[in-house]
Amino acid sequence: MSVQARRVTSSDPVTILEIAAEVLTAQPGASLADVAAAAGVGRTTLHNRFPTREALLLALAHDSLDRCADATMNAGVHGVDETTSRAELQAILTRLVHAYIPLGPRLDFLLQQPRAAVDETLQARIPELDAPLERFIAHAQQADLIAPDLPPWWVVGTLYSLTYSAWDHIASGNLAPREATPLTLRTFLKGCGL
Amino acid sequence: MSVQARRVTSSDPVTILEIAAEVLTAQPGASLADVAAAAGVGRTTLHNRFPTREALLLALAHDSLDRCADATMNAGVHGVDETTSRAELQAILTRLVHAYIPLGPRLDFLLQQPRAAVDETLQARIPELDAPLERFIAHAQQADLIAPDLPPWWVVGTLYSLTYSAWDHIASGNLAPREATPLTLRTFLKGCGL
DNA sequence: CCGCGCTTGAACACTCATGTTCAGAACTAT
DNA sequence: ATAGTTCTGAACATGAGTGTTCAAGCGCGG
Repeated sequence: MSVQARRVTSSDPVTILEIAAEVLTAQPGASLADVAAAAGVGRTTLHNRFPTREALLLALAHDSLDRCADATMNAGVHGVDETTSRAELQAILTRLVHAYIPLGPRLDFLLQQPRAAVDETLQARIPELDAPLERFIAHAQQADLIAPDLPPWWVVGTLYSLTYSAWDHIASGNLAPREATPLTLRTFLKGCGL
Repeated sequence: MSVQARRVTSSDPVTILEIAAEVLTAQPGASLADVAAAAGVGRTTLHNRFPTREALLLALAHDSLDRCADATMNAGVHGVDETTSRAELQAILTRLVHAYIPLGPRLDFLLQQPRAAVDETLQARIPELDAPLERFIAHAQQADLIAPDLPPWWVVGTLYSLTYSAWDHIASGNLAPREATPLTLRTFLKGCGL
């Protein structure tokens, strides 16, 4: 479902983006030489793949958005309507949280991006990512899974922030990955539930 | 209660830090010239106040931590013990959330700081900031205000992330400042309550 | 075997942030 | 008014990151 479908080489762009995400998230001011070194690639090669620094940041942002969109899609958020059962809605929510927690570094990167410098195509994708989630929340409210008086954007924001918090605790060694999803889900469902 | 007590001039360091926080949070890579311009101050003056960029970042981090410590202190977190009533605990929590929400940019700044580059004195202050909160949460658990099976660090993390989320919604224009505290409190208390 | 593509390290010029110095302006207190 | 302090703009040297070019190395298929 990813936008980019390039052929795979020994050090393919996807891997480079993966590592670039880690490096640039940990240290937003890292030089391209640092990124190339971390990816085990020559600086020239990095420039061949991504002509400018901004191109790399842009590709990284789009890739991060792709992953979020994939996670949303795979959880089954798009398949809900008025007839979807409460149990099914909760199952989707579980898959959603489970898929989003590992995306912590990517969410971190997206949040760190200065909004002014972000280009239009990127700016336009953020609402596209939130909209299906808010629709899903609206359905969950109709099914009495989520408190109906809460604004959907607040519920989605709560979901994001709790998920990010869970990833942060995992990264700092406090939280075992296996316990992250149930803990996050419990806090979210009680916090935004009836 | 702040560590620093300098004399006040027309463009005192506190104001500079205030504006530097905004600028550097919005754009972490902003140049010192940008900061100086935003503060309405010559670049030379900025260099007189903070000899190096790192000195500015360090002062900013310490100032941010000061504000957080002040907010915690003023909310009355330190005065609790086993005899504190549930109502009083909840009142403290309310003051805490209310005081922390405006600190959003500062929390953002502290989180963006690459952990490796942070010096020791700064590193040591973070646990000093969390410890009283966790103690407070432990008391709230004994008073049946917070679910006793949740780890205090998770509860504190939830409090932080919801507060940050509230500030984010205010900044993006979704949420009216007056409604931020009750909304955050409600979500938190239900999420981490019994 | 040979050519083709990709990678790589080195070298280069260029830009920009940084830190420093200095002399003049503005402001304050005596 | 005057001396002392601070602020300010300008200029400069320095260093680091960036983008470019090029020649050499390597793998792979024809």
